[in-house]
Amino acid sequence: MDNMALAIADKCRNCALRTDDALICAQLSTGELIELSSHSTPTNVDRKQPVNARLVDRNPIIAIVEGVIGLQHVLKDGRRSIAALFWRGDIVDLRRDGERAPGNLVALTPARICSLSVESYDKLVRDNPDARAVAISNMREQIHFAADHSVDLGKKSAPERLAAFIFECRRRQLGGDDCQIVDLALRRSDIADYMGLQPETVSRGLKELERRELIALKGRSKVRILDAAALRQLANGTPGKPATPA
Amino acid sequence: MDNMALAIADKCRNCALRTDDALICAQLSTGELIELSSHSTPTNVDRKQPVNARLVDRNPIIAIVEGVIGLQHVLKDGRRSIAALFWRGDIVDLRRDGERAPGNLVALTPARICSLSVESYDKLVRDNPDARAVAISNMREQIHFAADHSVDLGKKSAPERLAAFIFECRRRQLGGDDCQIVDLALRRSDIADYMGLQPETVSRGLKELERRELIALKGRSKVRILDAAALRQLANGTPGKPATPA
DNA sequence: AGTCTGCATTGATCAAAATCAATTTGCGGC
DNA sequence: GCCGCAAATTGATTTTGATCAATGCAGACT
Repeated sequence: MDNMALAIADKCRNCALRTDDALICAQLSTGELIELSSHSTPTNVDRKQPVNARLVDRNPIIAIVEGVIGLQHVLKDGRRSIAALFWRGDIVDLRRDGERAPGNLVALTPARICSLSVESYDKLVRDNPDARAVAISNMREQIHFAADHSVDLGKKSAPERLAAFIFECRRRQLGGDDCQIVDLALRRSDIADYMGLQPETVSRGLKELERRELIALKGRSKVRILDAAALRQLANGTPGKPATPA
Repeated sequence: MDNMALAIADKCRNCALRTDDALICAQLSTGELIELSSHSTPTNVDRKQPVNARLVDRNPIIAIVEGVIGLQHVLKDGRRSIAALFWRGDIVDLRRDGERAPGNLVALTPARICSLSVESYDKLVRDNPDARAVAISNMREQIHFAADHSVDLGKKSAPERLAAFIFECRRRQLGGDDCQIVDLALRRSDIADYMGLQPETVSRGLKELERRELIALKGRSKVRILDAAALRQLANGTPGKPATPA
Protein backbone atom coordinates (compact mmCIF):
# COMPACT_ATOMS: atom_id res chain seq x y z
CA MET A 1 0.00 0.00 0.00
CA ASP A 2 2.92 2.29 0.69
CA ASN A 3 4.27 1.25 -2.64
CA MET A 4 1.01 2.08 -4.29
CA ALA A 5 0.80 5.46 -2.67
CA LEU A 6 4.38 6.11 -3.60
CA ALA A 7 3.86 4.98 -7.17
CA ILE A 8 1.05 7.47 -7.56
CA ALA A 9 2.98 10.17 -5.79
CA ASP A 10 5.87 9.70 -8.14
CA LYS A 11 4.27 10.82 -11.32
CA CYS A 12 0.58 11.31 -11.11
CA ARG A 13 -0.11 13.17 -7.91
CA ASN A 14 -1.22 16.68 -8.80
CA CYS A 15 -1.42 15.84 -12.50
CA ALA A 16 -4.42 17.58 -14.04
CA LEU A 17 -5.38 14.41 -15.87
CA ARG A 18 -5.97 12.87 -12.46
CA THR A 19 -7.29 15.82 -10.47
CA ASP A 20 -9.78 17.11 -13.03
CA ASP A 21 -12.87 14.91 -12.85
CA ALA A 22 -13.57 15.28 -16.54
CA LEU A 23 -10.22 13.94 -17.65
CA ILE A 24 -9.03 10.45 -18.34
CA CYS A 25 -6.97 9.48 -15.31
CA ALA A 26 -9.68 10.65 -12.93
CA GLN A 27 -11.73 7.70 -14.17
CA LEU A 28 -9.22 5.12 -12.98
CA SER A 29 -9.11 3.03 -9.85
CA THR A 30 -5.93 3.25 -7.82
CA GLY A 31 -4.82 -0.08 -9.21
CA GLU A 32 -5.47 0.96 -12.80
CA LEU A 33 -3.64 4.21 -12.27
CA ILE A 34 -0.60 2.44 -10.92
CA GLU A 35 -0.64 0.03 -13.80
CA LEU A 36 -1.02 2.82 -16.35
CA SER A 37 1.59 5.00 -14.74
CA SER A 38 4.14 2.24 -15.15
CA HIS A 39 3.62 2.52 -18.92
CA SER A 40 3.48 6.26 -19.19
CA THR A 41 6.07 8.97 -19.55
CA PRO A 42 5.24 12.50 -18.41
CA THR A 43 7.40 15.13 -20.05
CA ASN A 44 7.78 18.86 -20.13
CA VAL A 45 8.28 20.39 -23.55
CA ASP A 46 9.64 23.86 -24.13
CA ARG A 47 7.92 26.21 -26.52
CA LYS A 48 8.91 25.59 -30.14
CA GLN A 49 10.30 22.19 -29.28
CA PRO A 50 8.97 19.10 -31.02
CA VAL A 51 7.77 16.30 -28.85
CA ASN A 52 10.57 13.77 -28.71
CA ALA A 53 10.17 11.51 -31.74
CA ARG A 54 11.52 8.44 -30.01
CA LEU A 55 9.06 8.93 -27.20
CA VAL A 56 6.15 9.21 -29.64
CA ASP A 57 7.40 6.21 -31.52
CA ARG A 58 7.39 4.07 -28.40
CA ASN A 59 4.23 5.53 -26.84
CA PRO A 60 2.10 7.08 -29.55
CA ILE A 61 -0.76 8.09 -27.30
CA ILE A 62 -0.15 11.59 -26.03
CA ALA A 63 -2.33 13.17 -23.37
CA ILE A 64 -1.98 16.91 -22.89
CA VAL A 65 -1.61 17.94 -19.27
CA GLU A 66 -0.89 21.61 -19.73
CA GLY A 67 -0.10 24.09 -22.46
CA VAL A 68 -0.84 23.90 -26.16
CA ILE A 69 0.53 21.34 -28.59
CA GLY A 70 0.22 21.72 -32.34
CA LEU A 71 0.16 19.04 -35.00
CA GLN A 72 2.53 20.50 -37.50
CA HIS A 73 3.10 19.65 -41.13
CA VAL A 74 6.02 21.13 -43.00
CA LEU A 75 5.77 21.03 -46.77
CA LYS A 76 8.91 20.41 -48.73
CA ASP A 77 9.34 24.04 -49.71
CA GLY A 78 9.07 25.24 -46.14
CA ARG A 79 5.43 26.19 -45.88
CA ARG A 80 4.38 25.24 -42.39
CA SER A 81 0.89 24.55 -41.29
CA ILE A 82 -0.58 23.57 -37.99
CA ALA A 83 -3.37 21.14 -38.69
CA ALA A 84 -4.77 20.95 -35.18
CA LEU A 85 -4.32 22.31 -31.70
CA PHE A 86 -4.40 20.14 -28.61
CA TRP A 87 -5.14 21.55 -25.19
CA ARG A 88 -5.28 20.29 -21.63
CA GLY A 89 -7.19 17.03 -21.49
CA ASP A 90 -6.99 16.22 -25.18
CA ILE A 91 -5.76 12.78 -26.14
CA VAL A 92 -3.77 12.49 -29.34
CA ASP A 93 -3.66 9.06 -30.91
CA LEU A 94 -0.81 9.09 -33.40
CA ARG A 95 -1.21 5.56 -34.68
CA ARG A 96 -1.81 5.76 -38.36
CA ASP A 97 -1.24 4.00 -41.57
CA GLY A 98 -1.47 5.37 -45.04
CA GLU A 99 0.45 7.34 -47.52
CA ARG A 100 0.32 10.82 -46.13
CA ALA A 101 2.92 11.97 -43.64
CA PRO A 102 1.66 11.93 -40.06
CA GLY A 103 2.96 15.36 -39.11
CA ASN A 104 4.72 16.05 -35.86
CA LEU A 105 3.76 17.45 -32.52
CA VAL A 106 5.35 20.67 -31.36
CA ALA A 107 4.79 22.70 -28.24
CA LEU A 108 3.37 26.13 -29.01
CA THR A 109 3.56 27.17 -25.39
CA PRO A 110 5.59 25.59 -22.62
CA ALA A 111 3.69 22.36 -22.20
CA ARG A 112 3.41 19.21 -20.19
CA ILE A 113 2.32 15.98 -21.79
CA CYS A 114 2.07 12.36 -20.77
CA SER A 115 2.71 9.67 -23.35
CA LEU A 116 1.01 6.32 -22.86
CA SER A 117 1.75 2.94 -24.33
CA VAL A 118 -0.84 1.70 -26.81
CA GLU A 119 -1.25 -1.51 -24.88
CA SER A 120 -2.20 0.10 -21.61
CA TYR A 121 -4.33 2.73 -23.31
CA ASP A 122 -6.21 0.14 -25.34
CA LYS A 123 -6.62 -1.98 -22.24
CA LEU A 124 -8.12 0.96 -20.42
CA VAL A 125 -10.50 1.72 -23.24
CA ARG A 126 -11.47 -1.93 -23.34
CA ASP A 127 -11.96 -2.54 -19.62
CA ASN A 128 -12.94 0.73 -18.02
CA PRO A 129 -16.23 2.10 -19.35
CA ASP A 130 -15.72 5.52 -17.76
CA ALA A 131 -12.27 5.93 -19.24
CA ARG A 132 -13.66 4.72 -22.53
CA ALA A 133 -16.42 7.28 -22.41
CA VAL A 134 -13.91 10.05 -21.80
CA ALA A 135 -11.69 8.84 -24.62
CA ILE A 136 -14.51 8.45 -27.11
CA SER A 137 -16.09 11.73 -26.23
CA ASN A 138 -12.75 13.45 -26.66
CA MET A 139 -12.41 11.87 -30.11
CA ARG A 140 -15.90 13.03 -31.02
CA GLU A 141 -15.06 16.55 -29.97
CA GLN A 142 -11.91 16.47 -32.02
CA ILE A 143 -13.91 15.39 -35.05
CA HIS A 144 -16.49 18.13 -34.57
CA PHE A 145 -13.85 20.68 -33.91
CA ALA A 146 -11.92 19.71 -37.00
CA ALA A 147 -15.06 20.13 -39.07
CA ASP A 148 -15.57 23.64 -37.71
CA HIS A 149 -11.97 24.43 -38.38
CA SER A 150 -12.31 23.28 -41.97
CA VAL A 151 -15.19 25.67 -42.41
CA ASP A 152 -13.02 28.46 -41.04
CA LEU A 153 -10.18 27.66 -43.41
CA GLY A 154 -12.33 26.97 -46.41
CA LYS A 155 -14.42 30.04 -46.82
CA LYS A 156 -13.80 32.64 -44.15
CA SER A 157 -12.02 35.98 -44.35
CA ALA A 158 -9.05 36.79 -42.16
CA PRO A 159 -11.04 38.73 -39.51
CA GLU A 160 -13.64 35.97 -39.35
CA ARG A 161 -10.96 33.36 -38.81
CA LEU A 162 -9.39 35.41 -36.07
CA ALA A 163 -12.72 35.89 -34.35
CA ALA A 164 -13.20 32.14 -34.45
CA PHE A 165 -9.71 31.66 -33.07
CA ILE A 166 -10.37 33.98 -30.16
CA PHE A 167 -13.42 31.90 -29.25
CA GLU A 168 -11.41 28.72 -29.50
CA CYS A 169 -8.89 30.13 -27.05
CA ARG A 170 -11.62 31.28 -24.72
CA ARG A 171 -13.35 27.94 -24.73
CA ARG A 172 -10.20 26.06 -23.94
CA GLN A 173 -8.67 28.38 -21.37
CA LEU A 174 -9.08 27.68 -17.70
CA GLY A 175 -11.72 30.29 -17.00
CA GLY A 176 -13.90 28.95 -19.77
CA ASP A 177 -16.65 30.50 -21.79
CA ASP A 178 -17.47 33.55 -19.77
CA CYS A 179 -14.12 35.27 -19.45
CA GLN A 180 -13.89 38.76 -20.84
CA ILE A 181 -10.15 38.60 -21.19
CA VAL A 182 -8.81 35.93 -23.48
CA ASP A 183 -5.23 34.80 -23.69
CA LEU A 184 -4.29 34.18 -27.31
CA ALA A 185 -1.76 31.60 -26.08
CA LEU A 186 0.10 31.37 -29.41
CA ARG A 187 2.50 33.67 -31.17
CA ARG A 188 1.28 35.51 -34.25
CA SER A 189 3.14 33.23 -36.58
CA ASP A 190 1.64 30.13 -34.99
CA ILE A 191 -1.83 31.64 -35.15
CA ALA A 192 -1.10 32.31 -38.82
CA ASP A 193 0.00 28.75 -39.50
CA TYR A 194 -3.06 27.41 -37.72
CA MET A 195 -5.59 29.71 -39.35
CA GLY A 196 -4.10 29.54 -42.83
CA LEU A 197 -2.82 33.11 -42.88
CA GLN A 198 0.44 35.02 -42.74
CA PRO A 199 1.63 36.64 -39.52
CA GLU A 200 1.21 40.11 -41.03
CA THR A 201 -2.37 39.30 -41.90
CA VAL A 202 -2.99 38.15 -38.35
CA SER A 203 -1.64 41.40 -37.08
CA ARG A 204 -3.76 43.48 -39.43
CA GLY A 205 -6.79 41.33 -38.80
CA LEU A 206 -6.62 41.81 -35.04
CA LYS A 207 -6.20 45.53 -35.62
CA GLU A 208 -9.29 45.43 -37.80
CA LEU A 209 -11.32 43.72 -35.06
CA GLU A 210 -10.12 46.40 -32.69
CA ARG A 211 -11.07 49.16 -35.14
CA ARG A 212 -14.56 47.68 -35.32
CA GLU A 213 -14.66 47.83 -31.55
CA LEU A 214 -15.24 44.11 -31.14
CA ILE A 215 -12.10 43.58 -29.10
CA ALA A 216 -9.37 45.54 -27.38
CA LEU A 217 -5.80 44.32 -27.57
CA LYS A 218 -4.18 44.17 -24.13
CA GLY A 219 -0.50 43.69 -24.71
CA ARG A 220 0.77 41.15 -27.18
CA SER A 221 -1.17 38.11 -26.19
CA LYS A 222 -4.29 39.22 -24.36
CA VAL A 223 -7.54 40.37 -25.83
CA ARG A 224 -10.56 41.86 -24.13
CA ILE A 225 -13.81 40.98 -25.79
CA LEU A 226 -15.88 44.14 -26.06
CA ASP A 227 -18.85 42.86 -28.02
CA ALA A 228 -19.10 39.12 -27.65
CA ALA A 229 -22.34 38.84 -29.63
CA ALA A 230 -21.03 40.72 -32.65
CA LEU A 231 -17.71 38.91 -32.48
CA ARG A 232 -19.54 35.59 -32.42
CA GLN A 233 -21.63 36.66 -35.40
CA LEU A 234 -18.49 37.51 -37.27
CA ALA A 235 -16.83 34.23 -36.30
CA ASN A 236 -19.88 32.38 -37.55
CA GLY A 237 -19.65 34.05 -40.91
CA THR A 238 -22.04 36.95 -40.83
CA PRO A 239 -20.52 39.44 -43.24
CA GLY A 240 -20.11 42.20 -40.66
CA LYS A 241 -20.56 45.89 -41.25
CA PRO A 242 -17.44 47.70 -42.46
CA ALA A 243 -17.25 49.47 -39.10
CA THR A 244 -19.08 52.57 -37.91
CA PRO A 245 -19.20 54.95 -40.86
CA ALA A 246 -18.84 58.63 -40.07
CA MET B 1 -35.53 -18.61 -36.70
CA ASP B 2 -37.63 -17.84 -39.73
CA ASN B 3 -38.44 -14.57 -38.08
CA MET B 4 -34.81 -13.85 -37.55
CA ALA B 5 -33.92 -14.69 -41.09
CA LEU B 6 -36.77 -12.55 -42.29
CA ALA B 7 -35.83 -9.66 -40.06
CA ILE B 8 -32.37 -9.64 -41.56
CA ALA B 9 -33.71 -10.11 -45.03
CA ASP B 10 -35.95 -7.13 -44.64
CA LYS B 11 -33.36 -4.44 -44.36
CA CYS B 12 -29.87 -5.70 -43.96
CA ARG B 13 -29.44 -8.49 -46.44
CA ASN B 14 -27.09 -7.28 -49.15
CA CYS B 15 -26.28 -4.10 -47.25
CA ALA B 16 -22.61 -3.26 -47.68
CA LEU B 17 -22.29 -2.55 -43.96
CA ARG B 18 -23.06 -6.22 -43.41
CA THR B 19 -21.42 -7.85 -46.42
CA ASP B 20 -18.09 -6.00 -46.25
CA ASP B 21 -16.01 -7.61 -43.53
CA ALA B 22 -14.35 -4.35 -42.60
CA LEU B 23 -17.58 -2.53 -41.84
CA ILE B 24 -19.60 -2.26 -38.69
CA CYS B 25 -22.51 -4.61 -39.20
CA ALA B 26 -20.26 -7.43 -40.33
CA GLN B 27 -19.01 -7.58 -36.73
CA LEU B 28 -22.42 -8.42 -35.32
CA SER B 29 -23.95 -11.72 -34.34
CA THR B 30 -27.28 -12.54 -35.91
CA GLY B 31 -29.02 -11.59 -32.70
CA GLU B 32 -27.23 -8.27 -32.45
CA LEU B 33 -28.01 -7.49 -36.05
CA ILE B 34 -31.70 -8.15 -35.55
CA GLU B 35 -31.70 -5.99 -32.45
CA LEU B 36 -29.84 -3.16 -34.19
CA SER B 37 -31.95 -3.38 -37.31
CA SER B 38 -35.06 -2.75 -35.27
CA HIS B 39 -33.59 0.62 -34.28
CA SER B 40 -32.19 1.60 -37.63
CA THR B 41 -33.63 3.33 -40.65
CA PRO B 42 -32.01 2.77 -44.04
CA THR B 43 -32.76 5.53 -46.52
CA ASN B 44 -31.91 6.52 -50.03
CA VAL B 45 -31.05 10.16 -50.54
CA ASP B 46 -31.04 11.86 -53.93
CA ARG B 47 -28.15 14.03 -54.96
CA LYS B 48 -28.38 17.57 -53.56
CA GLN B 49 -30.93 16.49 -51.00
CA PRO B 50 -30.29 17.01 -47.31
CA VAL B 51 -30.60 14.02 -45.06
CA ASN B 52 -33.99 14.25 -43.45
CA ALA B 53 -33.61 16.44 -40.36
CA ARG B 54 -36.23 14.63 -38.35
CA LEU B 55 -34.53 11.35 -39.05
CA VAL B 56 -31.19 12.73 -37.89
CA ASP B 57 -32.83 14.22 -34.86
CA ARG B 58 -34.24 10.89 -33.78
CA ASN B 59 -31.26 8.76 -34.86
CA PRO B 60 -28.17 10.91 -34.96
CA ILE B 61 -25.75 8.13 -35.87
CA ILE B 62 -25.52 7.90 -39.63
CA ALA B 63 -23.67 5.10 -41.37
CA ILE B 64 -22.90 5.55 -45.04
CA VAL B 65 -23.81 2.55 -47.15
CA GLU B 66 -23.19 3.98 -50.58
CA GLY B 67 -22.49 7.29 -52.26
CA VAL B 68 -20.95 10.42 -50.80
CA ILE B 69 -22.43 12.55 -48.04
CA GLY B 70 -21.12 16.00 -47.21
CA LEU B 71 -21.26 17.87 -43.94
CA GLN B 72 -22.37 21.25 -45.13
CA HIS B 73 -22.28 24.62 -43.40
CA VAL B 74 -24.02 27.56 -44.95
CA LEU B 75 -22.91 30.96 -43.70
CA LYS B 76 -25.49 33.63 -43.33
CA ASP B 77 -24.50 35.46 -46.48
CA GLY B 78 -24.73 32.31 -48.57
CA ARG B 79 -21.15 31.12 -48.63
CA ARG B 80 -21.33 27.37 -48.51
CA SER B 81 -18.66 25.08 -47.34
CA ILE B 82 -18.41 21.37 -47.05
CA ALA B 83 -16.46 20.59 -43.93
CA ALA B 84 -16.11 16.86 -44.43
CA LEU B 85 -16.91 14.09 -46.84
CA PHE B 86 -18.28 10.74 -45.72
CA TRP B 87 -17.98 7.66 -47.88
CA ARG B 88 -19.12 4.06 -47.73
CA GLY B 89 -18.45 2.62 -44.30
CA ASP B 90 -17.99 5.93 -42.50
CA ILE B 91 -19.97 6.47 -39.33
CA VAL B 92 -21.11 10.00 -38.61
CA ASP B 93 -21.93 10.76 -34.99
CA LEU B 94 -23.91 13.96 -34.98
CA ARG B 95 -24.37 14.25 -31.23
CA ARG B 96 -22.84 17.51 -30.19
CA ASP B 97 -23.15 20.30 -27.76
CA GLY B 98 -21.66 23.72 -27.96
CA GLU B 99 -22.20 27.04 -29.48
CA ARG B 100 -21.32 26.48 -33.08
CA ALA B 101 -23.93 25.26 -35.53
CA PRO B 102 -23.67 21.54 -36.22
CA GLY B 103 -24.01 21.78 -39.99
CA ASN B 104 -26.19 19.48 -42.02
CA LEU B 105 -25.67 16.38 -44.07
CA VAL B 106 -26.39 16.50 -47.78
CA ALA B 107 -25.98 13.88 -50.43
CA LEU B 108 -23.40 14.87 -53.02
CA THR B 109 -24.11 11.81 -55.11
CA PRO B 110 -27.17 9.56 -54.98
CA ALA B 111 -26.54 7.89 -51.65
CA ARG B 112 -27.77 5.26 -49.27
CA ILE B 113 -27.41 5.69 -45.55
CA CYS B 114 -28.58 3.93 -42.44
CA SER B 115 -29.40 5.94 -39.35
CA LEU B 116 -29.02 4.22 -35.99
CA SER B 117 -30.40 5.09 -32.61
CA VAL B 118 -27.84 6.30 -30.09
CA GLU B 119 -28.95 3.68 -27.60
CA SER B 120 -28.36 0.72 -29.82
CA TYR B 121 -25.17 2.17 -31.23
CA ASP B 122 -23.78 2.88 -27.78
CA LYS B 123 -24.82 -0.56 -26.63
CA LEU B 124 -22.96 -2.08 -29.53
CA VAL B 125 -19.83 -0.07 -28.83
CA ARG B 126 -20.07 -1.08 -25.21
CA ASP B 127 -20.73 -4.78 -25.62
CA ASN B 128 -19.18 -5.89 -28.88
CA PRO B 129 -15.41 -5.43 -28.95
CA ASP B 130 -15.18 -5.99 -32.70
CA ALA B 131 -17.85 -3.44 -33.47
CA ARG B 132 -16.16 -1.08 -31.04
CA ALA B 133 -12.84 -1.55 -32.77
CA VAL B 134 -14.41 -0.73 -36.12
CA ALA B 135 -16.15 2.34 -34.71
CA ILE B 136 -13.08 3.66 -32.93
CA SER B 137 -10.80 3.03 -35.84
CA ASN B 138 -13.23 4.87 -38.10
CA MET B 139 -13.20 7.83 -35.71
CA ARG B 140 -9.43 7.80 -35.66
CA GLU B 141 -9.33 7.84 -39.43
CA GLN B 142 -11.74 10.72 -39.50
CA ILE B 143 -9.50 12.67 -37.13
CA HIS B 144 -6.39 11.97 -39.17
CA PHE B 145 -8.17 12.74 -42.37
CA ALA B 146 -9.49 16.00 -41.03
CA ALA B 147 -5.97 17.01 -40.05
CA ASP B 148 -4.73 16.33 -43.56
CA HIS B 149 -7.62 18.27 -44.98
CA SER B 150 -6.79 21.23 -42.77
CA VAL B 151 -3.27 21.22 -44.14
CA ASP B 152 -4.71 21.24 -47.65
CA LEU B 153 -6.99 24.15 -46.90
CA GLY B 154 -4.51 26.11 -44.87
CA LYS B 155 -1.51 26.47 -47.07
CA LYS B 156 -1.90 24.75 -50.41
CA SER B 157 -2.41 26.18 -53.86
CA ALA B 158 -5.40 25.28 -55.97
CA PRO B 159 -3.63 22.62 -58.07
CA GLU B 160 -2.17 21.07 -54.94
CA ARG B 161 -5.58 20.86 -53.34
CA LEU B 162 -7.04 19.25 -56.42
CA ALA B 163 -4.25 16.72 -56.57
CA ALA B 164 -4.99 15.85 -52.95
CA PHE B 165 -8.67 15.60 -53.76
CA ILE B 166 -8.03 13.20 -56.61
CA PHE B 167 -6.14 10.95 -54.22
CA GLU B 168 -8.93 11.12 -51.68
CA CYS B 169 -11.37 9.98 -54.33
CA ARG B 170 -9.10 7.20 -55.43
CA ARG B 171 -8.53 5.95 -51.92
CA ARG B 172 -12.23 5.83 -51.17
CA GLN B 173 -13.51 4.45 -54.43
CA LEU B 174 -14.27 0.77 -54.76
CA GLY B 175 -11.20 -0.16 -56.79
CA GLY B 176 -8.93 1.39 -54.18
CA ASP B 177 -5.45 2.72 -54.35
CA ASP B 178 -4.22 1.24 -57.57
CA CYS B 179 -6.82 2.39 -60.06
CA GLN B 180 -5.58 4.48 -62.94
CA ILE B 181 -8.98 5.97 -63.59
CA VAL B 182 -10.50 7.95 -60.75
CA ASP B 183 -14.09 9.04 -60.52
CA LEU B 184 -14.26 12.56 -59.11
CA ALA B 185 -17.69 11.70 -57.71
CA LEU B 186 -18.64 15.32 -56.95
CA ARG B 187 -19.68 18.21 -59.14
CA ARG B 188 -17.21 21.05 -59.62
CA SER B 189 -19.08 23.31 -57.28
CA ASP B 190 -19.09 20.68 -54.53
CA ILE B 191 -15.39 20.05 -55.03
CA ALA B 192 -14.96 23.80 -54.74
CA ASP B 193 -16.93 24.01 -51.52
CA TYR B 194 -14.98 21.12 -50.07
CA MET B 195 -11.54 22.30 -51.10
CA GLY B 196 -12.11 25.96 -50.26
CA LEU B 197 -12.11 27.19 -53.85
CA GLN B 198 -14.51 28.53 -56.43
CA PRO B 199 -15.87 26.28 -59.19
CA GLU B 200 -14.02 28.27 -61.84
CA THR B 201 -10.78 27.73 -59.97
CA VAL B 202 -11.45 24.00 -59.81
CA SER B 203 -11.98 23.95 -63.53
CA ARG B 204 -8.82 25.91 -64.22
CA GLY B 205 -6.87 23.87 -61.71
CA LEU B 206 -7.80 20.57 -63.28
CA LYS B 207 -6.86 22.00 -66.66
CA GLU B 208 -3.53 23.01 -65.19
CA LEU B 209 -2.89 19.46 -63.93
CA GLU B 210 -3.71 18.22 -67.40
CA ARG B 211 -1.40 20.77 -69.00
CA ARG B 212 1.38 19.52 -66.73
CA GLU B 213 0.59 16.01 -67.96
CA LEU B 214 -0.13 14.67 -64.50
CA ILE B 215 -3.68 13.68 -65.36
CA ALA B 216 -5.98 13.40 -68.34
CA LEU B 217 -9.59 14.44 -68.01
CA LYS B 218 -11.95 11.76 -69.29
CA GLY B 219 -15.33 13.37 -69.56
CA ARG B 220 -16.68 15.55 -66.79
CA SER B 221 -16.11 13.37 -63.82
CA LYS B 222 -13.37 10.91 -64.63
CA VAL B 223 -9.68 11.46 -64.48
CA ARG B 224 -6.86 9.22 -65.63
CA ILE B 225 -3.75 9.53 -63.53
CA LEU B 226 -0.79 9.78 -65.87
CA ASP B 227 2.00 10.37 -63.40
CA ALA B 228 0.97 9.16 -59.99
CA ALA B 229 4.32 9.88 -58.37
CA ALA B 230 4.47 13.48 -59.52
CA LEU B 231 0.82 14.01 -58.70
CA ARG B 232 1.41 12.68 -55.22
CA GLN B 233 4.39 14.99 -54.80
CA LEU B 234 2.25 17.90 -55.80
CA ALA B 235 -0.54 16.85 -53.46
CA ASN B 236 1.96 16.62 -50.64
CA GLY B 237 3.10 20.14 -51.24
CA THR B 238 6.19 19.92 -53.35
CA PRO B 239 6.14 23.14 -55.35
CA GLY B 240 6.08 21.44 -58.74
CA LYS B 241 7.81 22.66 -61.84
CA PRO B 242 5.78 25.11 -63.91
CA ALA B 243 5.38 22.43 -66.59
CA THR B 244 7.78 21.38 -69.31
CA PRO B 245 9.51 24.54 -70.50
CA ALA B 246 10.28 24.77 -74.18
C1' DA C 1 21.13 51.81 -17.89
C1' DG C 2 22.26 49.78 -22.42
C1' DT C 3 22.28 46.46 -25.82
C1' DC C 4 20.57 42.38 -27.95
C1' DT C 5 17.15 39.62 -29.89
C1' DG C 6 13.05 37.75 -31.25
C1' DC C 7 8.29 39.35 -32.29
C1' DA C 8 5.08 42.38 -33.91
C1' DT C 9 3.73 45.95 -36.73
C1' DT C 10 3.60 48.85 -40.87
C1' DG C 11 3.84 50.05 -45.66
C1' DA C 12 4.44 49.09 -50.65
C1' DT C 13 4.05 45.86 -54.19
C1' DC C 14 2.58 41.44 -56.25
C1' DA C 15 0.21 37.26 -57.50
C1' DA C 16 -3.37 33.95 -56.98
C1' DA C 17 -7.79 33.24 -56.76
C1' DA C 18 -12.47 35.43 -56.46
C1' DT C 19 -15.83 37.63 -58.95
C1' DC C 20 -18.59 38.89 -62.81
C1' DA C 21 -20.29 37.91 -67.22
C1' DA C 22 -20.76 35.36 -71.20
C1' DT C 23 -20.40 31.26 -73.85
C1' DT C 24 -19.90 26.39 -74.57
C1' DT C 25 -20.52 21.61 -73.54
C1' DG C 26 -22.59 17.42 -72.32
C1' DC C 27 -26.24 14.82 -70.99
C1' DG C 28 -31.13 13.29 -70.21
C1' DG C 29 -35.51 13.27 -72.33
C1' DC C 30 -38.28 13.35 -76.56
C1' DG D 1 -30.96 12.85 -83.87
C1' DC D 2 -32.43 17.05 -81.81
C1' DC D 3 -33.84 20.04 -77.79
C1' DG D 4 -33.30 22.16 -73.49
C1' DC D 5 -30.93 23.05 -69.52
C1' DA D 6 -27.80 22.63 -65.82
C1' DA D 7 -23.07 22.46 -65.31
C1' DA D 8 -18.63 23.59 -66.92
C1' DT D 9 -15.57 26.47 -69.13
C1' DT D 10 -13.50 30.78 -70.65
C1' DG D 11 -12.10 35.56 -70.43
C1' DA D 12 -11.71 40.24 -68.22
C1' DT D 13 -11.33 42.48 -64.04
C1' DT D 14 -11.06 43.14 -59.08
C1' DT D 15 -9.93 41.86 -54.52
C1' DT D 16 -7.66 39.74 -50.87
C1' DG D 17 -4.09 38.27 -48.72
C1' DA D 18 0.97 36.95 -49.56
C1' DT D 19 5.35 38.67 -50.01
C1' DC D 20 9.19 41.72 -49.34
C1' DA D 21 11.47 45.06 -46.68
C1' DA D 22 11.99 47.91 -42.90
C1' DT D 23 10.94 49.76 -38.54
C1' DG D 24 9.27 49.52 -33.76
C1' DC D 25 9.02 47.43 -29.33
C1' DA D 26 9.52 44.82 -25.03
C1' DG D 27 11.68 41.70 -22.26
C1' DA D 28 16.26 39.14 -21.14
C1' DC D 29 20.90 39.53 -20.22
C1' DT D 30 25.17 41.93 -19.01
